[in-house]
Amino acid sequence: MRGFDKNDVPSVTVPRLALYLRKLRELNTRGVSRISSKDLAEMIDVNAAQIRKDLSYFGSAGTRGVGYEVEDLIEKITGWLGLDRTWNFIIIGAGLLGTALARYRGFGEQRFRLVAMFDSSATVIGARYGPEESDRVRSVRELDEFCRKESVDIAMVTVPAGEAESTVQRLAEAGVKAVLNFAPVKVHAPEGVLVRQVDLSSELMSLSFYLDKGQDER
Amino acid sequence: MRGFDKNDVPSVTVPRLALYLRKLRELNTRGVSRISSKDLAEMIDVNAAQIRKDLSYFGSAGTRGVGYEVEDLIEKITGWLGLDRTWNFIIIGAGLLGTALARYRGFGEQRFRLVAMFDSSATVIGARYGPEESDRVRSVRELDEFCRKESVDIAMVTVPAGEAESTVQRLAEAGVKAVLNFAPVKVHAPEGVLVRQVDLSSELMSLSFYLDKGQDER
DNA sequence: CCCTGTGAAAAAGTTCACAGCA
DNA sequence: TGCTGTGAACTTTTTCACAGGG
Repeated sequence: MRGFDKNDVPSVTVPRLALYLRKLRELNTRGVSRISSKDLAEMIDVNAAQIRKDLSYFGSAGTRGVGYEVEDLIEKITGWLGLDRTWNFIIIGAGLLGTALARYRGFGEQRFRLVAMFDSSATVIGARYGPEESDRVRSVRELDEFCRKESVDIAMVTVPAGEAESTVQRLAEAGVKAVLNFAPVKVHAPEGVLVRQVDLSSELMSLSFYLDKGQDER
Repeated sequence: MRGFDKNDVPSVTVPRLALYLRKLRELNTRGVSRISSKDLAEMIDVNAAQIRKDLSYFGSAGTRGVGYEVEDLIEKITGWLGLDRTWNFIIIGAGLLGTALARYRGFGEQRFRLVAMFDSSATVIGARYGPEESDRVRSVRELDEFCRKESVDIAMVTVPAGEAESTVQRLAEAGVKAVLNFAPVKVHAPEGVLVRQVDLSSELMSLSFYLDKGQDER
């Protein structure tokens, strides 16, 4: 029993909680122990009522007349987002992007742990991607077996566009419940699998639209 | 004079146009010359009325009773998004992610052209990042001068979190009008500069929320 | 008096449903 | 008849504004 129902939380609130959490952690390391919604709002360029409303979906988190205790709020949001445990992830596709992600320090801090990396190409299978001797790229053929043995929560997909759909299908069959897709195609999410898109070319096209718009207005 | 005003286009429509464009290009290479909003909608998992409404902000694009001509619509959306020209971009931060982006083939197809790469660390300045002999990482000290000589439209920022804010500030002073920020901090957008966030850890935290939610429901 | 928590209003975005043209 | 283009209804999200506790 908790004071809230996750289904009542608007989908737009979730990424904002991540944003608040990051700023709160920064404030905490800077020694700030208390903050008002107004001050936090100014720092991250959102509306103060937005912050208060977002937090209110989870129940009361602050003190009237005072504000929010930074450490306490960090702990609360961490719990709400399910970040008080470790999530295991794998990377499918050991190209440049996949390798860059594999070496990215910073997932660890957030308790996201890379447990394996897969590729279909013989030229990269066996290649070392991390500090441990055992951090070697595996064949995608081992995917099913690996997922059956080890608990895999999330998969990052960095395969070429043409292989993304079948890769996600395969991951779904192996029981992976969440996918972060970096391939420049919108993949169909299989039943019960959460798919999020990280879409570079789409971002660039948006920038292009607004840049072009700016030129019109001159 | 054009049949529409870009300010009337909802901000959510723009990334969807990019999505439509991608699927239309795929259909085109597959030889499909005509498509209805209904069929396109099914393929990319959105509502058909959504597509028609999105397109309607730019005026009429199809034929009643028939549908949309694929090639014609590709050309139209390309123009609306400002993709009928080449956009020059630079990358600031020659770490793993920056280098992966620099080598990514696929920007060229979209007429985005990498014209320089910068870093502040002596250990990477001068390193080759592309096929040309002249594709070498420059010192950030050269940034201003470079931007004055060459036209730079977009900057991708792949520096550490702590340097992102000052980097964007510096880019703004150098006259860069659009920034794609990969650093895990929300940077304040200087007046007249368009900043878009590509935020991995935020995406992961969102996945965490929904994964955790799924567990509750069992 | 200050700042949270929250109903209520406003704005933005999505979907429906149908008129109207090919 | 078939499918677009679009007002209108509906849903979601944001912002306002203020009651109420510290």
